Amino acid sequence: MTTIHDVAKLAGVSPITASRALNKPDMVRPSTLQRVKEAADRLGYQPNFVARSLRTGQTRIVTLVVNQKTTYDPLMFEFATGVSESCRAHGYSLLIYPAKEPNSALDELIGKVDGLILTDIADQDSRVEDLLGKIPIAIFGESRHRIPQVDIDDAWGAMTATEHLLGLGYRDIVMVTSDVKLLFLKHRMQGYSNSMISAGLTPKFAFGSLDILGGEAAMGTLDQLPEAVLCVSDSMAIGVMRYLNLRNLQIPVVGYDGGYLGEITTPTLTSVKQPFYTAGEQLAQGMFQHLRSRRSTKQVIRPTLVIRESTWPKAPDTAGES
Amino acid sequence: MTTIHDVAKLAGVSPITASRALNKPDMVRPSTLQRVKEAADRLGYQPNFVARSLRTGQTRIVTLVVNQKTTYDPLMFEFATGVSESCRAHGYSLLIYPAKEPNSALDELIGKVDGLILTDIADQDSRVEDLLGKIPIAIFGESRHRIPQVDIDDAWGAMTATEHLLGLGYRDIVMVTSDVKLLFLKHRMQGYSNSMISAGLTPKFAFGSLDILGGEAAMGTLDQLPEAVLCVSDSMAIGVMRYLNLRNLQIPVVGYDGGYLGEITTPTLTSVKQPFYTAGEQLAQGMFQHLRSRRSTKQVIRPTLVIRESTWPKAPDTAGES
DNA sequence: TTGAAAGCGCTAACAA
DNA sequence: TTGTTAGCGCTTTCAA
Repeated sequence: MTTIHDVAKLAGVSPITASRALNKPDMVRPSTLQRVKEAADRLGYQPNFVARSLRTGQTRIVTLVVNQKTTYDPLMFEFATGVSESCRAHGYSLLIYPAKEPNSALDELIGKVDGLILTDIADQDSRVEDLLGKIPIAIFGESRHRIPQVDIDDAWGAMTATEHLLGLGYRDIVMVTSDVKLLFLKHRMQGYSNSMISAGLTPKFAFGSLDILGGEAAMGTLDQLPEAVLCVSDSMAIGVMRYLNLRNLQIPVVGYDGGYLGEITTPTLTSVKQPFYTAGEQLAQGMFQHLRSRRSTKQVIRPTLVIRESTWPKAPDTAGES
Repeated sequence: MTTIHDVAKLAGVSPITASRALNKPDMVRPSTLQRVKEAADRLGYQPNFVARSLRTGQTRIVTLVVNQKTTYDPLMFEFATGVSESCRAHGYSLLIYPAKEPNSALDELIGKVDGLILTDIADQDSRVEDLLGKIPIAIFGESRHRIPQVDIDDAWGAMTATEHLLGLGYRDIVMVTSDVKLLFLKHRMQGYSNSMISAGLTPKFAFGSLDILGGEAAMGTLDQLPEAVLCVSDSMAIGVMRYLNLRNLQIPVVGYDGGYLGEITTPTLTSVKQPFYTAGEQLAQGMFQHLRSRRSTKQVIRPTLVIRESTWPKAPDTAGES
């Protein structure tokens, strides 16, 4: 293994000059710079990151903390890929840390990596307070603390979806949701409510677990079939579609997530597409900015509605039904 | 930040004794051991991994090299989770490295991490030869080299699936596959062929790209509808089902992967379940064993057939049709 | 069983 | 602009 000493010797300079040439080129005379670079090239010199880390106190590694349960989730993977790409672009490595419990202690990572990116932020998330000041953190979600954060405007996404259905002529729209205490669910429910109330209508909810079965079950709790259904996730929407299919019913359904789940259903699913890749990319960038300059940016990204086959205009002849 | 010096001072010993107490307890007198442990506890001492790495030359990090294109694939994520869990259990960290090109140079990782886990092993994979001897590697796939490797028995999986259909009474079974040069496809095709030939039947193939559209297209290339279809992936199977749905046809379909894609189709998809989590876990374990003892194990894991709604016994009244 | 000295490879701080 | 000195925190010598 070649060290910076070998490079320095070959270039005829001291190790520190070689180090400077490689890391801070403008602190060194051009001719020296070139000799060092040539020497490094010739020897195939690769700096030892561990030694550098020990000296500088920076590992150039950031850690993405993921709830182990959502680890299989392709959406989370899309987010992780965005983070990963951004890391590469900034010369950082990404360590994936699957946390067993959502609020598990992350102390063991302190001092081992330069920063943490937290996901699955709950309404009351003790991790943020616990880690504040101990290690730089950035969160995918919202926090009142001055830390880098990227959030997706869930209220806006739900509003867009609701207004899409309203625009198609439907009035009796039910939201299929879950009573799990998750911030983004709350926001989606609020967005839907706001749009309904603005249109002079009453919001109505059907509850089930946050998965396919939950969507199916939620439909079973309704006294009568609504004109259209808006779901808080694609998986619930698939449950709703199954419920409708089994009974040979046809009403418009809108999902939420916009992943490829909605592409393989029949009919394909109109859905609110979450910009997870972008979110990951932006959040990592926020983290790097924070590491450099201590500044913390707060960003909100808006989802987009992907219109596919599961929504269509209300037929005029049935307009007076409700 | 507390160092081993602080611990040593509090325990009234030298730093090196403290180090020994924490790392090689049996080299130290029990009473000393206890004092050091107490001191470490009281101070909340966390060893500095970077310093340790610099000294020992080991980073306790292994890197999973993933083809960037398959990064979104939930199956790959399942594999990664298995690797990740195994790492945690052995006190290692996992670095995810998404490689741009499948055969991209991985030299930059040499010296930075203790070992590489390679996936997406192609028929001719130059990476293995390139890295051999430079850094410990373990592969998900098959290699004639003496390196830790875990493979999934794809031939066996396809045989099981074929025999399932044969056992249900079908004889005219077509395999929907792709002509991409991938080892696992070859093996699945061989497994199917073997079973068909053993049963005195002729294997028949329909080709398309390795995705939903490809499955649909492959069906279009057939002169006549077979009695049953076996696919080399769930996504192709979904394409096949769409083809059948659009034409109101009903024949049994078997997929391959066994992920949750098959759970959301109607009917749910009988499929060969790939043990990706286990494979990841085992492969990481093989890597650690190799790092400790230089021994390399070679493992083959068998998939299991998950029988769901898309396959059913052949109706006796149509037995003579073909 | 314990400790002293040394050094892993690199780069701040200071000095020239 | 360049070099000297020193030390990041830990653990492997070697000696006691």
